[in-house]
Amino acid sequence: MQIQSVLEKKVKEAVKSIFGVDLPTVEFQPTRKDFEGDITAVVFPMLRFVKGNPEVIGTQIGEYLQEQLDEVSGFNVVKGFLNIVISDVFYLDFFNSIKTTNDFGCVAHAGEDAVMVEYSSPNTNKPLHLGHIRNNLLGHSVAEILKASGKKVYKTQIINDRGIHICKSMLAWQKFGKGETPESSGLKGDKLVGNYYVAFDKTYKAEISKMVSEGKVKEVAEKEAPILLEAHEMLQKWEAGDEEVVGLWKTMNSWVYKGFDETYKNLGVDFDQLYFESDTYLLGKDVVADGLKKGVFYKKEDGSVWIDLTDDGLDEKIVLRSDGTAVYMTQDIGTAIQRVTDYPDINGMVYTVGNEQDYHFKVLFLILKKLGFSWSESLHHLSYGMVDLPSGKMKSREGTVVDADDLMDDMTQTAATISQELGKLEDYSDSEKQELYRMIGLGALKYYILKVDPKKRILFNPEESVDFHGNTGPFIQYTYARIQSILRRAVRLDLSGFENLTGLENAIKLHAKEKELIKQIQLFPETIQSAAENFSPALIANYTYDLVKEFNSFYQQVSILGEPNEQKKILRVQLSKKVGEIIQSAFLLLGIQVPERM
RNA sequence: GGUGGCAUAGCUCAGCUGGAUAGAGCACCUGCCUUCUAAGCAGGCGGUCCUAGGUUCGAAUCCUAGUGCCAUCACCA
Repeated sequence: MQIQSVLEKKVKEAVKSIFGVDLPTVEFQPTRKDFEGDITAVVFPMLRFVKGNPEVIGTQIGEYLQEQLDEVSGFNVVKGFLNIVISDVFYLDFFNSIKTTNDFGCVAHAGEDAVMVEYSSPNTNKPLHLGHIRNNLLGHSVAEILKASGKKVYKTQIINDRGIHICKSMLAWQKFGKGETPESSGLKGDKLVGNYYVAFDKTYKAEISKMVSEGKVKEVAEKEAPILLEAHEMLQKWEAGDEEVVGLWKTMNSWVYKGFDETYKNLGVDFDQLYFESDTYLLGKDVVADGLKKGVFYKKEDGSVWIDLTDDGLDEKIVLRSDGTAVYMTQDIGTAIQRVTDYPDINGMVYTVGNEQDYHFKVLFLILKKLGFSWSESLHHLSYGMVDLPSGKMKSREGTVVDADDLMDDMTQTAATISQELGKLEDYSDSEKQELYRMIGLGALKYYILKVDPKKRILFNPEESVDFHGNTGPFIQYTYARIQSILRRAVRLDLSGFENLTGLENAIKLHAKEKELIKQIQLFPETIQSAAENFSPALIANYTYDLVKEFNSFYQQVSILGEPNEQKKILRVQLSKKVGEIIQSAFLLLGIQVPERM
């Protein structure tokens, strides 16, 4: 906020000239709604330097400001708060200066450094669920926000395409599948593979209980169940490059990818670069060898390699097994380095991963730092809370997950029901309607998830469907549609000149609602920056909601197209247009589309 | 047990670097569609900001201790 620095300078000047004291800083805050004024300077902190009655001091400063600054049109002092009234001209000038700016609030790509944002990173043995949705929405949105804040961004994911979990699905398919394919069954590929993962687990559990009933200890049975041993065998064959196993692996993964692509497309997320664990799982071993030489790591007697992080308040952590194979940490070290090699302009990475892995990333970043990588300073774990159901945690194997595709369909269906009840779109074609229902349903879902601070846990109750009133996506979309309706009408009324009108007369007296709206508009650029710094789409969501609330209040209290004064009418249309643009940009950052009508 | 996160209205959440009588939405109650889309607006009801200390002119916010919930502490990820 430019005006604040002007005021700060003047307040210091005032204190210097009236009291002969230098103030180090001046504290400002937006004036509370119930007082007159726009910006408030807090007098209390000044008492440390200026002795006296805060009310008197505030008044003296206020008088000085009003006399010296055109922007200050009035003031009042309540207790230790100097409420400053900023002139309408200042707000009009500001609005005029930005009203034709495209992408207002966004910073064009500046600087050399790029950031890589990783999100999604699913396993290929089961379909995506609600937890992945939160992950995807967060990662995608943060990537967009970083872009808008001026960074170059690469979106990526590492696909967990190998390991025992996928062998379980493969084995079950071999045993019970009878050659079923997505084509033969009409099932989405990821769903089909997921079914076999569940089938494996069913058989596995049955074997365990049978063994237990035959007198085995449960823990032993869990390790020795025949089907599990078979899966392990399969994994070994895969690692040895067995043709049949690798062939099946490729086939089944290709089904899954096709299914994922569909889900991603529906969800509206995308990636610039994919990494596959089958390519990266051997990475990192040479780095460990290197670190061993440098003394970052040490070797235990059994040959396993560790790092001692006890001086940093953490524990000892293994980075290589005694048999020389990699653990996850090894891979993650290797993959991080690989990425910087692939994209040399990367200086920073964001990992969108649930908070259950907080410790892992703390360790990973610390290891990379100890290995001496300069970019290790700008690594960030975008840690988010779990999405839980009223019944507790979601478990794929137990079928207690909320499936991503189903959820999106349900939301679209709910949107359709509500829309049809309201019946405003009779002239839309079926496909137009369908598209709109999807837009609204997904808008509701995405907003619902993104408006919550990422680090907080979300309790999702499928019984109580996501709201469409109040602080919701559809409410904001609705406001956007209303604005478009005004703009269409404005064109029809031959007000087309409003786009290019400049140089509003300073004589216009702003309506209180207009002023509030401009103030809210003014906050958009700093909101983007702050959302980027905090990796928080929630800040964008909350800002947009405040803006929209302000707009609706304005819309209801003043007549826009019915305003007799031509200049005021034009200003109001322009304000509406700008608010619409901001809603659209802000929602783009959240990955939510906005409708022309609804 | 060690470590980390969270705790604000009946429910879901805001609350920026400490600042004025702690804000929204949902739900409940009352008004407002002959006027730019009522998925809206205006208003009412509703709070020991988990507890106890401390720092400060001033604490939901910072510090300490405790309580509750969650996660994590594996040659799992």
